[in-house]
Amino acid sequence: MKEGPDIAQIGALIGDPARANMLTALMGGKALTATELAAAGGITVQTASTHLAKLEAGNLLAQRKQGRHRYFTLADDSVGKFLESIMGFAAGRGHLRHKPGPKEPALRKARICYDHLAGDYGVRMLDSLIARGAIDAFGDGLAVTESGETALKSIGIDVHALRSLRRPLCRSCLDWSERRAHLAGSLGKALLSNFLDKGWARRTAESRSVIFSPEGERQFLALFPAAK
Amino acid sequence: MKEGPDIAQIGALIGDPARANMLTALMGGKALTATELAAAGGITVQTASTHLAKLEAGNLLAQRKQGRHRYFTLADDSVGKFLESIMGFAAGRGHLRHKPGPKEPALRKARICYDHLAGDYGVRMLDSLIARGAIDAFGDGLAVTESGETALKSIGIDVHALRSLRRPLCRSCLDWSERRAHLAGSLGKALLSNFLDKGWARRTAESRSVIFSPEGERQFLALFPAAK
DNA sequence: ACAATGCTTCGGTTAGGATCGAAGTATGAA
DNA sequence: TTCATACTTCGATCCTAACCGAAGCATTGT
Repeated sequence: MKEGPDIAQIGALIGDPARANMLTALMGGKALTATELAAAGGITVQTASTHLAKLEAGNLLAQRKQGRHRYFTLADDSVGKFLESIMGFAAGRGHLRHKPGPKEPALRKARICYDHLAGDYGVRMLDSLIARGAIDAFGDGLAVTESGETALKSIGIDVHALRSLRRPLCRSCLDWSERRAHLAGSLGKALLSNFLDKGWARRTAESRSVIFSPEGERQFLALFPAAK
Repeated sequence: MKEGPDIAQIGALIGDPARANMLTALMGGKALTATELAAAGGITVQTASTHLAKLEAGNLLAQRKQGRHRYFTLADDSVGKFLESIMGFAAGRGHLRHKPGPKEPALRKARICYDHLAGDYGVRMLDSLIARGAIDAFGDGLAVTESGETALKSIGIDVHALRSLRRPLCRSCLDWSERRAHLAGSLGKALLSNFLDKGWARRTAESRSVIFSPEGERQFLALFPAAK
């Protein structure tokens, strides 16, 4: 007893439905205002304000004042990764929502995991990159190979520039729907941005799901053929 | 909002201090009775009983009746791995216990993580096995090499027999104190048992920490030299 | 200066659930 | 059978924390 870190504190933070919904909303990667988060949690702004203060005190959230707005985001990508892993665990234990809504399939296919692509397509992308030798996987780490760097350059991603950032280039993130790893880190983020910029896909307003255009989907699947 | 698995449920399960303490106690790997768990949680047996029922309903615990005792364990090793990862996250966010007791250093050095070795020594062991080529690491997976199988045989571990179990042979588990991976899975379990059987180390009654004998420590360090 | 918007703080209510005493059930021992 | 132990269920209490209305700041716009 009374050993190690206090897991009850974060458990309690995540254990409240309103807070859990707000955190889930922030997994979409966009910075949201207190009012928007109140709506996401299904509560009034006053209540949301106290919740947000608690989450911030627990180092799960960061806020940025901008004019009279206050934008909240997850404190960093490790929070997103952590939440995703809880979702995976919860799904494996049968802790699902009462009714899997119509959006559920779309979420499983492709969604945003804080700032990178997750779901079936996210997993497929990483598998494909590894299969063609663009990414080397060893241990829990991932690394871009020389040939991978060239290949990524051709689709408009400057790996060299990404390397200079403080944030890790490649990181694996466990996918709750697929139960496999997908690509996080600054490269994961850059790839998603790339697809969005090209118009291959767009993020939806209310949900974390990512919608591919027919042409974008064709290009994506061609670029990342199924591994094996 | 209302997307994906329900993280609030498990958050709430772990968020209660009494339940968190009981779960932490079960990370020691031993099956404990309701009475013992009540003591670990600092509550009466009646209260513990209701908590245990909830944890079991949430698929976090499994119980086994034996005479008039009821032994509880974590539902499976993935629960242990999950709890360990929460501890790592909590530690990284500064959610520590009020006062790091005197047992803390011992815990960081070597402790039991459900059924395998964790802490500094656990991480060192895996690093060393990888460095000498006994274990291959790729992706998030680990695999024993042929030479590794032979080497393990020489210290009394039958990898072939372990393979036939349903449980994965090697698995990496993120260590909360070291923030690096250590070895879980049936091989991790077998290695720990091996050390205990040989008398190199012993588990303590009340804590998760593992105490090495002077001679056992010497042997262990020689067998797993620091990598790099 | 004044109004409007976004958010926080205060105060008081309410509900959920953690808690324990007491009683009830099951298993084993004498 | 009778008693003891291990645990669960019931009932009642109590306390925390979630919640919202109202008021208070802060920032922007007119």
